[in-house]
Amino acid sequence: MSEELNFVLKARREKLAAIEALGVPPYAYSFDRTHVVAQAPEALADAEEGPSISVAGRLVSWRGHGKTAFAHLADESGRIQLYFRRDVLGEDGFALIDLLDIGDVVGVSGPLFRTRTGEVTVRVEELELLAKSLRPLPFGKEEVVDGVTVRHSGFSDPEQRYRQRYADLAVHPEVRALFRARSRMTTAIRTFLDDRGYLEVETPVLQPLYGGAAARPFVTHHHALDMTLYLRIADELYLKRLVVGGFERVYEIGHDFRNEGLDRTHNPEFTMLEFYEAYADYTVMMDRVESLLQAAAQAVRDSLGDTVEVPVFTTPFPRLEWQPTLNAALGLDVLAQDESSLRNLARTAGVASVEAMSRPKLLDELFQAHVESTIVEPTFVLDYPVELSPLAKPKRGNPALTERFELFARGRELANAFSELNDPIDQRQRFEAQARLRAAGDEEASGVDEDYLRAMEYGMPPMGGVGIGLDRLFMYLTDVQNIRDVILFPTLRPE
RNA sequence: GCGCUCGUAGCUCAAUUGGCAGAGCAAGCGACUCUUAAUCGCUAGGUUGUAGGUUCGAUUCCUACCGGGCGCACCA
Repeated sequence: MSEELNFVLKARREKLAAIEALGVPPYAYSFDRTHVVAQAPEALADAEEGPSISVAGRLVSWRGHGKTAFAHLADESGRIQLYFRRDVLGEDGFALIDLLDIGDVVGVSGPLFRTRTGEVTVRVEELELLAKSLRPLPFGKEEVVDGVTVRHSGFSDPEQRYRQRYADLAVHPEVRALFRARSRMTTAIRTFLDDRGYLEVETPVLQPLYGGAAARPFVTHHHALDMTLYLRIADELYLKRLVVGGFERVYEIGHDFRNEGLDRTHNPEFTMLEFYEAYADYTVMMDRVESLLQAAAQAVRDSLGDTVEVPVFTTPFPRLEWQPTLNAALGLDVLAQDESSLRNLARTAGVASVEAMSRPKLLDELFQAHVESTIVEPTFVLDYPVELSPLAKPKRGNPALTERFELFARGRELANAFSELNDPIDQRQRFEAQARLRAAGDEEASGVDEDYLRAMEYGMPPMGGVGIGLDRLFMYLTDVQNIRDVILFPTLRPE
């Protein structure tokens, strides 16, 4: 597959040389468009022959007929047919036609008309080459059968589609539509929060200590400071510092990084939304989550039309309490069990490698096995054990639990939230418990963040906080099974 | 990290038990002034992922490695 010898690439370079020999620059600086192609039918309206328009885009199909040729030109808005005639373009103009390829970016000008079959078409009077394509894009051929576009051959190798997302996007309008919908979802979430007085902020990606979640971090090094820095695994602790500083409602949308395995629901970097609201507790945040998800779903629905069935969120979501639900599933009092009993229960539930697990981990595994995996409709799970939630406030009336909820749907977590712990004495004890787990070998447990404790000691307002993984939310809304299909450039091994 | 599986032309795919590596599209040349998976004729296009091994002979069987997919583990 030596590219020097590849005859297809060679042919294109020879055409490039021929184009230059004609005195035509193969790579332009700009082109003035009067329309995008989707506006053409409106511009022509019912007329026999419409106004002259200028459009630009990529040639996506070609049908030569000797002294004429038909082609399709695609821009972001859609595609339109072009009609080239030698008697219109002249000998010189038509000479350039022979040197065009599918994939070339061109600008054309000419009047609109309707062909015998009724298709709105540009009769090209002027042609400008904007970028010569030297490498064939893997366009399939399309035909319309009973109004449905059927694509033949094309570009289907998933590896190459991920590696060369630019090519995947270039030949698959539906992939562009999916990522456009994702962007609309993000915009809708920003609007939702902005409308409620939230301030969008940016906090450090490079952190001297990592915290706010349990995960293995990526480790890097700053040369000038000669210090270890970690890529953040969560935004949480910095956002809550900002609430101490007086920003009462803040949010951040950005990438978190977790140095774990890759699979269809995990990419090493992923998009996290976190938002914090002073003077709210977790019951308020449940309302926020319900409304925010409805807004996100509506944005996706509006963007994709009826090509995808976006779930309708019926609120309020059902609530399940962690402890009674798990107790009922097991027929005993979970939190009263000692560690070896929990280990046995986990083993019985089919949980692997239970021997090395800490008590919090065992509790979480049991809940996952018996409850989480069975949840289909969006459901809030409330009031997790304190061991599982080192940053959440104790539950009023039951300090063994915390005021925390997670939202599950189709067996997956969509949101995680709590009434945030704002007692610096309690927080220090929780950090120290984490540090002990860490010393005992739990790589994911956090350490003591003294700066965060200092901030809390100045007085942290009570607040509710929520984290939502936007990749997974979008997967849920569009029923996509692989996270790589919702990330433009997913992490892959090098070629 | 483990298991299964896949890797053949630019793209999508064939190749019987281990027996001459093929097709469609794309490409090149030629014909064609309303085609639309345009059509017709001709031509070219390959280190079968990489490196070894078994064999008279390997796309096919074996080993290792590289990359992907699926599953498991991991991911509070």
